[in-house]
Amino acid sequence: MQNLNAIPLSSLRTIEVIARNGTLRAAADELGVTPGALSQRLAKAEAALGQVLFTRTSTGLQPTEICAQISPRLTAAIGELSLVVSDVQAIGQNTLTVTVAPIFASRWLIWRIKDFNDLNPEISLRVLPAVDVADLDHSEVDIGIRVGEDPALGAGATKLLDQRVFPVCSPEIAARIKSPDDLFTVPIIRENELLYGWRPWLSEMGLEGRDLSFGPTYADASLCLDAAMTGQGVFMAWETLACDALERGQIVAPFDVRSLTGAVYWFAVRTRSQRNPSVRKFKSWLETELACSVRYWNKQPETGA
Amino acid sequence: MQNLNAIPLSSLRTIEVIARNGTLRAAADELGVTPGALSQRLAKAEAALGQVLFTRTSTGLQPTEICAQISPRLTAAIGELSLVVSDVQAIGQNTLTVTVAPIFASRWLIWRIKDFNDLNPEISLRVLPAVDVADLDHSEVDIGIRVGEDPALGAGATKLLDQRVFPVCSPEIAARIKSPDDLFTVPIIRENELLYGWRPWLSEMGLEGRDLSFGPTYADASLCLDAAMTGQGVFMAWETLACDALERGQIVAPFDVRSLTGAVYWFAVRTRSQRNPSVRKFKSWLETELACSVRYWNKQPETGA
DNA sequence: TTTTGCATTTAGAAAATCTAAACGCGCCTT
DNA sequence: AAGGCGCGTTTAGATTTTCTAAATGCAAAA
Repeated sequence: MQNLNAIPLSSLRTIEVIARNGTLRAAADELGVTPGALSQRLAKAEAALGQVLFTRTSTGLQPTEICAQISPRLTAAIGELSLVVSDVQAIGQNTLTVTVAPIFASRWLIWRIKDFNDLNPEISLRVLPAVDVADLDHSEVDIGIRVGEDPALGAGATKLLDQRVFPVCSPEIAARIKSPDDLFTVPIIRENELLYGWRPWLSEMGLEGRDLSFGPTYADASLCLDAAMTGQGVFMAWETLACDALERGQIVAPFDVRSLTGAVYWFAVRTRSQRNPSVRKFKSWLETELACSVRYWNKQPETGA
Repeated sequence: MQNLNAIPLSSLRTIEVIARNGTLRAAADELGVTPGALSQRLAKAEAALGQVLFTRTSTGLQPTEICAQISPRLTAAIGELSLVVSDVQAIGQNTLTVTVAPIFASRWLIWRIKDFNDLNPEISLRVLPAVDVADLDHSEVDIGIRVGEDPALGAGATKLLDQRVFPVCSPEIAARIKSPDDLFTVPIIRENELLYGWRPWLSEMGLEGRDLSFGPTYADASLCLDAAMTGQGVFMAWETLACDALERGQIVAPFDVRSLTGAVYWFAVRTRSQRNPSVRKFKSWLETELACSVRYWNKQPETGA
């Protein structure tokens, strides 16, 4: 833990933001400084870590292999810090507390909170990443978003979206996959040794019954997605959780088939908060954003072809 | 994510270190600065967050309720950043890569790495938090540490330690527990809705067969431990994972009975690394440290009584 | 009552960081 | 092939932040 004394945390954030944005200018925008300042920070960070983190191209900064490996971890950790800060800042405000699965918080919601805040400056959103299935009515939480086949968190839940999945991997792995058959020759990343989502997808492709290759197993889908980005194999990803990485080009989808798993995104509201107008605003914002995440990627193949 | 522009990450680390150490002097030691500097940093951090984070006592700094809630999350996130940094720094060194469960990394190993580094400066340890059960021999990992009833990661695994569990909770909750019977009147924190470890413990206490109260459910033991610290209920914790929080007084053990779960800590070495002398050094260090973590707390009740 | 251990305050020194502008380099357009 | 555009980098100096060291105040322990 003391090794952080030598590397300022701000350097780590610099790396994370640059890796995610791809150019110094965009990163400088997000951080509210000039590109020159970032260039200096980056040089210092690389010196401190003793590693070259980006190869400079004429169109921006390309993460090196090392950087690509660590940047998802940086994003996750710094994102959690960001949530902690917004939690504290939300105290005493007109707060809407929403609990979501940790992965949904870190891979989707956190990137869109700012947009909600800009549209609704009077509401401060508090995100509680937890698998807390306790009764909403006996909690301090206004809203719960959960994915499952049955309505979650009590009968009052309404449906937000159908869950869909599709395989993702790094561009390098994708180059080895010409036809669906090639899927059986590459490592398949597992979540807790399971193969969630593969059955409906393979069946939709007419490939059921065949055994998939082995591959690394990770404890949660977030680590699996990171593994997919760093070229460890193919992962069957949730549409909503992969969309941002897909947009940034960190992962690609070798096939344009997305399958329904039967699971649904549920939106549950605590009885006491049913009439809170902020809840309605949040829900309609959420529906728009979710639809937008999904719709965008439905269009991609058409534009690409 | 942009809310971090207003609060420097160094402030968050300052808060985390102070909360964990309890006094400015100790925290200043860990950070390598003077107490005066920390006092200023803390004042600035509190101003930026708009919250008082510590009540000043004559013996040190007592975290406020808000601070106690966020500090475990800060510790986890900053600890992960620390691991990422040491991963990068280990590149090109005489590296020993060890994979452990994420919770074991963040709750136990990370706090002891520095000690290992001091004793073995020529070895740089790389910790990979993952539930990767893939064959060690086909990986870049030298060592795997896993907990389970059967030898993990192939037949070459050797036993490190028996796993033991015991209930922990915040001092406030503990005050409500006078006798074992009171356990059935307080919320019981669940990991994934399960009650891991309760059966052997209740049976050892002669309390089997009765139903425990409900309580919040979290996705992993780390969140459960946080929940226990913040007074959300009682959690059946692994000895090794609770020992540091116990030592710091963040949680207490209302009963001095620890039960064997039947699970064992396994130490597995990749074939290619069997003869690596660093592996032996790491193993013997690990055994000493593990024994020390456990022995210390066996003594506590005697000293306390 | 004295001592000890703690956090805080202050002033000035030291260090880190930023901005603005000039610059060099590829790529794309013309 | 020339010009323009967008990119990151460099520089110098100003600015801001952060630190140290020492003095101070406070409360509990001896």
